[in-house]
Amino acid sequence: MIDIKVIREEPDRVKKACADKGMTVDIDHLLSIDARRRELETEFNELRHQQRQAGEKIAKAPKEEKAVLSKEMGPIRDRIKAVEEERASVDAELHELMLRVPQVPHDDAPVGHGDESNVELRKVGEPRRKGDFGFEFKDHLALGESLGLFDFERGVKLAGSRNYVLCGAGAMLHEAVLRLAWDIMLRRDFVPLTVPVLVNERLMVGTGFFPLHRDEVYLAERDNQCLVGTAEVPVTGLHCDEILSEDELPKLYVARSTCFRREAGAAGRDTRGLYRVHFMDKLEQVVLCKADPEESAKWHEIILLNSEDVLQALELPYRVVEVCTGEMGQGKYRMYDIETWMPSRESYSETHSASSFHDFQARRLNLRYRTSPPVAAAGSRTAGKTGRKVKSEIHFCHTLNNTVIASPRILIPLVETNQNADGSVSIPQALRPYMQGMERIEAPAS
RNA sequence: GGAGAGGUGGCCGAGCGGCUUAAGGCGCCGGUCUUGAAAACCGGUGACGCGCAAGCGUCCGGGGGUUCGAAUCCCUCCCUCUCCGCCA
Repeated sequence: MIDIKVIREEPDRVKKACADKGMTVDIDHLLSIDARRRELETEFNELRHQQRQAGEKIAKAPKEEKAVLSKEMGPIRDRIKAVEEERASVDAELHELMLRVPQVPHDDAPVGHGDESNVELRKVGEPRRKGDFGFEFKDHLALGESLGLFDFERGVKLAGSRNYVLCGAGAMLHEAVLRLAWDIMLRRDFVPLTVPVLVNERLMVGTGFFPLHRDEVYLAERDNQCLVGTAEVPVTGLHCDEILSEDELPKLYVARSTCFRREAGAAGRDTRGLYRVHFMDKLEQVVLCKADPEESAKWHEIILLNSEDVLQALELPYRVVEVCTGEMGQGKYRMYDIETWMPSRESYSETHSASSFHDFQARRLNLRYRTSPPVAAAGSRTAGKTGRKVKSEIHFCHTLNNTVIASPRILIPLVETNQNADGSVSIPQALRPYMQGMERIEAPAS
């Protein structure tokens, strides 16, 4: 949600944002609904005022007059009812439209509608192509087969396509990357959380996934709840409907969750392997900070670097791209992806996504903070007397998030990059403590 | 799952159809007094909407109803607590 005042005052800017993000919202219609809503609001206020004054009069009037006066209020009552009804429907329509209006992106965000418009910011590490290995390259499916790391057939038997079972060293590796990432984030003073993964629909609207991406989410309709596709949902929503105090910001959180994705729009795409699956485990970092563009930009950089540190610890080559307006999604102000080199795909492929929303999510979640009034100069006893009254203000927070690690997708580059001529897979140093000291994964003796 | 009790401002808590523009207390802020502080006393202290403003209105868990008028009565949903049952 954006501030409706921005739409009233700068409709063209909002229309441009719609065009740049490839979205269609009838801004002019929205504005006419908004105007009607304000008319009704004013009429309602006046009518209620009359009614309350009349009520006071009736209460004080002698008994015999009460009936007469009461009767006179009939038409007012009826009119209020009519206005209330129209207001309710106008409110609902306006709200529906507002939920579809995009955040206006940062001026420097690249404008465009496809991956090719994304801008590469930096590359770290040396990518290895299939031919660079000096022996016959195996993709993660082949390695998984020979080393017994993954069981796709049984995954499908249990739960249909895009499901899998991680086995033995495969399951250990999955757990190891998550635990390594967890420890890295704890060292950066992010507060660890465990959160519900089956949440109220309200949170999906609040974080911006609904109504536009409802298809991509598993619904538990009997209970009006949904399975989250990321811990971003419960963590960003943690303080919804609260007014935090400025001095407790920023809130830095990290949470692991299983993430459920229907992949409705991706039928037939990436159907083999661990790349696009219906469930995964992901460690997500979330920042709630004050509504200062410089402050949130700073945190955006920090959460990006946190994730790069994890990839560097894993010794995986990656690049960072700034995502263009057409790819960034409705609520985002600015977005960076980290793409990790995947030898079998012969490309950098998305493994992380760092987003800044400004107050888009906070408005929907009713997530606010109160500014702390400036402290009076030390020793000035009369400061309160002479100084004018400084009022604290209430603002919507800025929210940001980034993947710390998502597995099993990250296992693709991990096993492919570290394979050896003998078919074994070496385990990067940083993971060994989480792998019972194991240095390499070898085919089970059978 | 069964039975009962509740959900009121930052917190506690009164109110159970119209002097409530929500009592009272705690907390917080400002002031008086004081070298400073504490105590005491005085004053202030919510959110949201409309309006240039004065101001007006909305909000007593959510929604609906009764009424000239609802925190207060009725219906319904949600949540919390207590006891019982079940259970990792």
